[in-house]
Amino acid sequence: MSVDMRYFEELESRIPHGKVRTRFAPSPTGYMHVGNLRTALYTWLIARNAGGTFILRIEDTDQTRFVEGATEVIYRTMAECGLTHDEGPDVGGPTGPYIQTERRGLYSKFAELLVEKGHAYYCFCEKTESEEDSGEFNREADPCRELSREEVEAKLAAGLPYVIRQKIPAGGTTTFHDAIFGDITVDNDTLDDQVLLKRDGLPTYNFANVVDDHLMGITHVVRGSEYLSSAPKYNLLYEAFGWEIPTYVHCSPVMRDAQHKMSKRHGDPSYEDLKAMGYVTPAILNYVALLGWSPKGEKAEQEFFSLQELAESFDITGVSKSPAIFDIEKLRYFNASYLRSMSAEDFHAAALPYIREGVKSEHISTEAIAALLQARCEVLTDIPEKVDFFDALPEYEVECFTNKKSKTDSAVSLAMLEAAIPMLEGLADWTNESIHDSLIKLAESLGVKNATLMWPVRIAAAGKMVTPGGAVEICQILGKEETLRRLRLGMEKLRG
RNA sequence: GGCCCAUUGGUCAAGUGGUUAAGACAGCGGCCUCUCACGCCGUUAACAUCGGUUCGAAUCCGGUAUGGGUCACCA
Repeated sequence: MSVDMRYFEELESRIPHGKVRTRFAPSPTGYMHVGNLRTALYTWLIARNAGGTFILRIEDTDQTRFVEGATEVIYRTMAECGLTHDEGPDVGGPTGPYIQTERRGLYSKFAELLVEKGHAYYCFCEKTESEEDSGEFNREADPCRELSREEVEAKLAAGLPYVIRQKIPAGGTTTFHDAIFGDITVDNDTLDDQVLLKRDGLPTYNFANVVDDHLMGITHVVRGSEYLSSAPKYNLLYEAFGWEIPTYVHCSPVMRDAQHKMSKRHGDPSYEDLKAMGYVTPAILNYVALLGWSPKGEKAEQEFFSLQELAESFDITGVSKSPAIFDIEKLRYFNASYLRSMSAEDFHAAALPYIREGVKSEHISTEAIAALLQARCEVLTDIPEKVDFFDALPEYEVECFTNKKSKTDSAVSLAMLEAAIPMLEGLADWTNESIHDSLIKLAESLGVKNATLMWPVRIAAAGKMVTPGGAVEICQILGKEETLRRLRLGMEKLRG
């Protein structure tokens, strides 16, 4: 039970000082929900804003919850989002290893050190399966708290299973400071002697966190506000070790509605789900950043931020205390804006797979279709159903030709097509410009408004009431031959 | 239930004792227009509640209500 101080001194000597160091420490449960992503983002931003170091640590001390491939999801998401880490399991670093199960030997040593210092004790009590939320909480003195050193030695020698518990001081209060919530004070009597080292020899989350955060030199501990109530116990632990207390940054949750957090269980979308739903990474990050944070000062009005701009503008004081409800409508708005602000080339590249879902034919220009789409889709997944008519003329009713605002009905539409077809047949040039000019000219010579001519042409060419782009663009993309074929079909339909 | 936290329009939010209480999304109306969009213009809508402090309170204090978190050998 004696401890070798050199072991601790060696670990202490590896801790970097002087720079901001933050860490994102997910447990590998196989899924990055929006709240997680936001926490990761804020943590990264705090480090980058200060020119500090960002660390990725995997907290896998719960062996019962380990999910195969979960860490890969984390790596992939972080990389896709551009939340690069300076230290982590895959890149190494001075304070590794960065996976908690690979550090397992370490925690028991620190727990024993704490026992030596009188701030923790061995507990041999039976596992209190489910102590029931019996309504009232009373910290009853654990009998093991008072065990003599000899009794403990004897039980250990007998091979009895044990846990190590934190010895919370009786009476008094503990105050901790949070960068977002300010000072919070609680009575020590409301704190329980939490388990630090589990029966399986692995640390609890709370203990591993304190030890690792210290050993990794973490200056800002960013996490969800659900940990707010265990923060006093953290402070007591830091004090018991004689370690410097980091800055706590507790973030309020991202909610699905007023009373529920976003959660996988309720089918709320994860980062990957959002991607699959046609949302684009910069839009997701931008929106998520603003959920719970708002820029101050000159930037107060700005709402579009690149990751780089966020890193420059981010400030903890702009983080909100209250929970924020995730509004997919606003995300759609951001997404639509990002899609529109892309270059034509980038948008085409992003949209191509979705265009191909609706349009198989090789001879149709996906670039031209993308150009029509760019201002007309909010999410990429909108695309296939918008463009499938290019591939094959859908079945449609003659009634489609009737439109009050365009002043068309069956008779008028027939007349329009009868005039348009020969004119288009004679058109040498098949460009937007030539088609447009000649149709406008035709409308003029027929003495009708543009819409009266354009409407039937578009309906016959597309076979649907609502289309991306107008008659001109559609005809151009379809090509002369296919356009004329469709217009003749429309004419026949109108002749009944 | 104890303890902790939160509360500005439907949503995200600015605001830090004196403002006509910003802005954005959504909604609604309009303009533009070869459909739908884009774009542009306009518009509806909020300080949970009660009581203090103050010349003055969205801003400070207290009670109430509502909501959330926590009280695991889960994180």
